[in-house]
Amino acid sequence: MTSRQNRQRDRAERGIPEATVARLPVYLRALTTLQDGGVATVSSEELATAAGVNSAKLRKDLSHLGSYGTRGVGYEVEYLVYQISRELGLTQDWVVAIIGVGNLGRALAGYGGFASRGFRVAGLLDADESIVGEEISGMTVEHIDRLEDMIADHGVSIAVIATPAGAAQVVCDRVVAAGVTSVLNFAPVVLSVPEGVDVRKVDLSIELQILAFHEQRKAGGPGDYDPVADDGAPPGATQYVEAVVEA
Amino acid sequence: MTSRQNRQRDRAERGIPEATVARLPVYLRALTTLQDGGVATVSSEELATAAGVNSAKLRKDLSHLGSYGTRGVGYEVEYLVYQISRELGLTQDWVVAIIGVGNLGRALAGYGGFASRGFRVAGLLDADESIVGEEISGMTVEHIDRLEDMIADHGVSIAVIATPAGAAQVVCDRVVAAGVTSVLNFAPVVLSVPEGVDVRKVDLSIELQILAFHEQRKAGGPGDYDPVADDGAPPGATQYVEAVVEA
DNA sequence: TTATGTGAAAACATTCACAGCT
DNA sequence: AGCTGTGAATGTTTTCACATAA
Repeated sequence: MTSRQNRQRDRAERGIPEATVARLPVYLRALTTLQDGGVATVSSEELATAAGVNSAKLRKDLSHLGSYGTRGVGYEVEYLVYQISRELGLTQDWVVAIIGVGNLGRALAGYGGFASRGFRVAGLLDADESIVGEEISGMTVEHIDRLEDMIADHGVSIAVIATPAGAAQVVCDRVVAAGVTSVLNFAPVVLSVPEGVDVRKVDLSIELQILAFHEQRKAGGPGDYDPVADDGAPPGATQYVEAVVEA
Repeated sequence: MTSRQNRQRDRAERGIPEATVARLPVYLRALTTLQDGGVATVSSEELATAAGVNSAKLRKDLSHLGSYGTRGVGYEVEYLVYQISRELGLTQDWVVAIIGVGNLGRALAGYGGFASRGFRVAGLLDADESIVGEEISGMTVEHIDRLEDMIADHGVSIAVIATPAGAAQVVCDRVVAAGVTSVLNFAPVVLSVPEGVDVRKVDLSIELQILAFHEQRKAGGPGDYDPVADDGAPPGATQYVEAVVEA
């Protein structure tokens, strides 16, 4: 089965697993790298290795998009790049606003990954008057008062929040009220948003804590070199810091 | 059952689910916020709301650490903060090295979240001679040649890689060879590491692409305004951008 | 009475292993 | 002969619903 014509509807029938969606960008990056290297065709085994997954998972993931490979051969790189881009919505441009121009906001403004894959930064906004007007990566920082205007004028559909923790929810409420339904949050707070709004979170501190957990487990195993041999300190002995983390 | 004495071994018997580990830092943050607000006791319902999960999940997660609540009452905030901190390995200090002092590296160096929760930055390293010696957030940037020395001298156990994509694997190989077994990678590449080394990845571009996917689905529903209405373009018709994303 | 802790059920995700197509 | 695509099996995570304890 699976005639050429109804590939698109066969699978992808409203509903690619979330775990798969999260891996598609990784596949896409591996594919574009191969493409830059002049590779025209790739097997699931090769692509899986490049993407850091196993081949069964890769094939299952791709099968949710449709039947884009050739048995006995593999996948045509260019075709697959196009199909994944399309599935992810990267064949159209998305307009992004960056709110909060501290260290992180500046880093984001200069990040090459925005421009290069269909994400256009409409502008940078900050509440701090002393920063407003400053030129960063070819953009002039605007006052946060301009937020709603900018969203409307430029058709912003993704808001990147890089403010301090205390300002994040207020900013989030404003962008949502202005019609934005996708938010990428770098502030270390749990944002609450109405139904239908997507929030994704990038949190350095959380990643470090997860690493620490595993690191501790390794060190705790029997027989380890343990340079600064610290025992299981008694409760209360360690002055564990309570300060709330801020962006 | 579950006498006071063997709480620790009862559950947590080698093996907290990974999904739970990933949420513990979120609970911890919610708890410290409550603590700062003077709250002494919290119910699973309240804490779950603050952490952005449902209460059943929260209770199941906490049950993997032990039985730290009181039926009919809730959890003692301070006690739970300590237990989670301990489980995550935050009652000891972890030494971090940041490699790559571009925009992102600078942002990371100035990030409050490091110092405030048991993560100490041993130093900043970069290959660019013109940056070496520069003072950033109270630290002097050192040359990448010093990498192995720094890891040995300061007992670095977590490496934060914030280099361009092209340098990331080489840097990773070096830190692993020097004995580091936990890596936080900001470069947009899949790092390959030997068994026993943990890598976590933070990738802005991937997060944006996941948001774009969902945004597209929303817009794609029947009856929508669809600003740049793009049909199912034939393969090859669209000049989709191929540029590799870089940090 | 109230809210935790947890078996059991359901949903979701990964891996296996091979039929089927090129 | 080789590699995809996929049912079936296995493993993990979430949710349900209630016995249990304060």
